Amino acid sequence: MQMPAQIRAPSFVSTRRFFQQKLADLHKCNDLNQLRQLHALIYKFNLHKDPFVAPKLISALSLCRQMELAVSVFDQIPSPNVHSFNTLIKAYIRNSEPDKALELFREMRWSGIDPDSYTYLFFLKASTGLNFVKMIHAHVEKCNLYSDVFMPNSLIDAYSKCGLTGFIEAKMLFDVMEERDVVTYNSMISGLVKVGELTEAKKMFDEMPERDWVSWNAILDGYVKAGEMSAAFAIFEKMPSRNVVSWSTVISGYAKNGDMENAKILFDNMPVKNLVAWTIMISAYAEKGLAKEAIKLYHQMEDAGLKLDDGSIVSILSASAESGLLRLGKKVHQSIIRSRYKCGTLISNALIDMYCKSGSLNMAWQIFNTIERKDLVSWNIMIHGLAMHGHGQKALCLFEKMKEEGFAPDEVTFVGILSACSHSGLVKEGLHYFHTMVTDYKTEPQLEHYGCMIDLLGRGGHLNEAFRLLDEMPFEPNVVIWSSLLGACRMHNAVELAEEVLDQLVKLGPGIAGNFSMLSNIYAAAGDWGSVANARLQLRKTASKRASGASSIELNDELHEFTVMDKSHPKSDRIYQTINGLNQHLQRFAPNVVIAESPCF
DNA sequence: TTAGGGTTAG
Repeated sequence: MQMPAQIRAPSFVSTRRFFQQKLADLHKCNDLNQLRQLHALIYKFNLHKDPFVAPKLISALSLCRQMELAVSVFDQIPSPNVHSFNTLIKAYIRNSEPDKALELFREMRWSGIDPDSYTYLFFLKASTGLNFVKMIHAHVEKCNLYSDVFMPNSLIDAYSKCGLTGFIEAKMLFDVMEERDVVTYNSMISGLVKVGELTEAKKMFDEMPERDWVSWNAILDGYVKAGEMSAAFAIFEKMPSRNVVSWSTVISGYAKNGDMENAKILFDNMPVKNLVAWTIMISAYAEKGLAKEAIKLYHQMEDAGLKLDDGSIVSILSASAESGLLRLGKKVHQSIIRSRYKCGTLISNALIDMYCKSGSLNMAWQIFNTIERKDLVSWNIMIHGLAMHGHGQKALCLFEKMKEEGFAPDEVTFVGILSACSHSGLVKEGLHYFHTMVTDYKTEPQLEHYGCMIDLLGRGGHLNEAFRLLDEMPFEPNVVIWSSLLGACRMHNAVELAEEVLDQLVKLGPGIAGNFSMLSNIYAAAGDWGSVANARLQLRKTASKRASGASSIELNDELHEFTVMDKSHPKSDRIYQTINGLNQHLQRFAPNVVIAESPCF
């Protein structure tokens, strides 16, 4: 049936008006379904080549993580200008692909287009290293791109994220600025907070001419980061008004200080909860190994209709990895698959790390093999994962493959390689790699590398060489290194050396229950029962004074936790029986390996 | 009368 003309006309006008309105706000559109409709209309009216519409469309597509479509829109712009290039550069940076942004930057230069202040502002937002910021700063100076306060503000922010040396540069810029605004002061306050200069930050906060929410939140964060929760809460109460960031800052402060009760009370009472707020709470529960609470909150977040983003995924996954909460990690992974969220390298790396640390090496390996663009971090995580689970040879193979694919190892890679050798008893190989890291890769060994080598030599029974390296290294040995030596003494029944090592450990701080337990076993193996009794007495004193480290494993939705001297688990007798059985079995086939200390108590 | 920008919490 045909509609009367007078009815059809207003409908057409309102559709056009609606479309025009949508085009004006196109770059802010983050709803994929709505964007799909607009995308179709834009192509229908051939507007995708319009120099004003195309960048907006690219921006919206990048917000909805449709980078392939964004690139295809860019490719159809007849002769892209600096603004079009900037929009795609920003899109890449927003989607955690700074390498592609740099490639595009080079392409822009080859096309004869000069970057403008916007180009550098986008790169400053993504930059992490001091040298990179200095390079941009030099370009900005050379081309005199200081048209307004945005550029120096951006430089101050980027510099102050590069540690103390960077902050000194930021301060120099601040001092010579003729015109400062509230953002300049805010950037300086957050910079001071980052380098731990809370007193100076507070001074600047008190001196600044005007304050908005950001200033209050930045100084609030300063007190939270310093662990001064009562001062932080006093500021929180004193603020003229609070937004979701203020609430989240205080909540994360309580959570980090172990006060989950107050964190939860505030979380329940905050007027508006956004993705970050939920992420803070879920990650905090996960970090503390409180699986049930973390998962319950995760479901509530999903029910509230919130969708994960890169930040929340990485945060929850790394918290799950820390405590080995496989079930929560898997839930996040399933959500990613279900929502067809495009997994970048960052997320894939976080997933691999979570699966490695939760013991699902196969899943980690599967994801590792499907990453489109592996970076050094991906290789490092996988090498560490293999090393951690005793697959020393496989870790070394992967290291060789990584080099074949053109990646240069860094100091983190070598920690993985050396620990792979030490966990698999590959003494010769370990010595070889320790040597080549200096000669071939010009990487100066750090305390961690010496630690791996001392552990490797000690486990392998080369106790004298281990002690020699300990004397020669240019660092003071820490608790980890002394503890690994104590373990080596235990393995090779070196009673006198063990006593020396324990003396050093006691000097370093409050006794660690595990070490006395190990010493008592060394005495027991040597048949010195008087000393066994003494060591056990020390152990009881230590264990009652101080919470010792715990191991945990999640089985059938339940978290089981174990500490030294712990017999609280309902199946404790069976567990220790199994450990003893395994140790006896191992002593026949591999006399140098001990799974865990047998219970003496 | 049409574009893109800087600061705070995960």
